Amino acid sequence: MSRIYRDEITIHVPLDLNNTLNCGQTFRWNKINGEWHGVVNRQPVVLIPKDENRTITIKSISPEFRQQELAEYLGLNDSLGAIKASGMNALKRGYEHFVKEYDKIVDPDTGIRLLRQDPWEMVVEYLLSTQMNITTIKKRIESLCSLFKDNKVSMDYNDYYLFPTREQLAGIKEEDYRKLRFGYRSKWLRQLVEEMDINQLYQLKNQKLEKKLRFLTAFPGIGFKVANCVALFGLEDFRAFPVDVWISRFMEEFFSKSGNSEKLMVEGQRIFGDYCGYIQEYIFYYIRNRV
DNA sequence: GCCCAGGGGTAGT
DNA sequence: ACTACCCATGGG
Repeated sequence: MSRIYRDEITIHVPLDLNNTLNCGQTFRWNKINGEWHGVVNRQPVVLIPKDENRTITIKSISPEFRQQELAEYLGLNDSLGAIKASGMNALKRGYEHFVKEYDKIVDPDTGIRLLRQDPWEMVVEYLLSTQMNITTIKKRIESLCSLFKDNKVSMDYNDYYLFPTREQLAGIKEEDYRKLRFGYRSKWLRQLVEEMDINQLYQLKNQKLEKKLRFLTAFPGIGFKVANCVALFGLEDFRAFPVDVWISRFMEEFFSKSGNSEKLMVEGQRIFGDYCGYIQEYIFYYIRNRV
């Protein structure tokens, strides 16, 4: 059993761990007795919020894992006020009818932030996410991670699995994925693992969104929606605008826009501007949680 | 049993 | 470019 290091971070900006870790951008965080268990940058981490998220105690097994790394992961340096204002400015050029709803939906006090997650993990997870509900996605991903016992790291009597690398997944057959109940996604994942150049994937961060999408959609199983999720959640591209069934309904209901996910992505960019991806996450949260 | 899910591929217009 | 249909599987 390794030694456990503790650190504490005081949060001076809006942040809600429940909303951030439970809004569909990440699948591997678990809340146990009010404490969030997860893996950040290949290190098991427990986050214990106090005083309504104003203070977070960080438990880790690495002496190096400290406030700054967590702040980076949680996007604490993102100015939610500036992001909201950016969207509002874009909105006022032709979509005045939505200003009131926008002001309510894109509320910094909701405390949702976009996480800085690993691109490879995002590619695999969102490829698997197609046509599954979030509850099922989490179970499938957990079963995949649990295949690799070497990736198990224990901390304080809990087990955490590091996400499998491409090399590790190279040993898995399509048939094995089917045994994990991945269904028709099994073939896609098998082919992705064989063909994707990880170095190229990581180099996408500095490229334009169009180039990211072109690279990603070249792989079977990665269409426009999945590619946008990877760009937004794994490549820090806030102009990405994933359109799933929920966002599609939203665009129809509030803007009378319909079409495939590529067309609606372009509409989303036009309506909400340079931070449309960030704003999309607030919309996603709102649409799924309204009564 | 039924409809739906953070969709994508494909064949036919 | 648009549509219709299929795909595996489990949640609610």
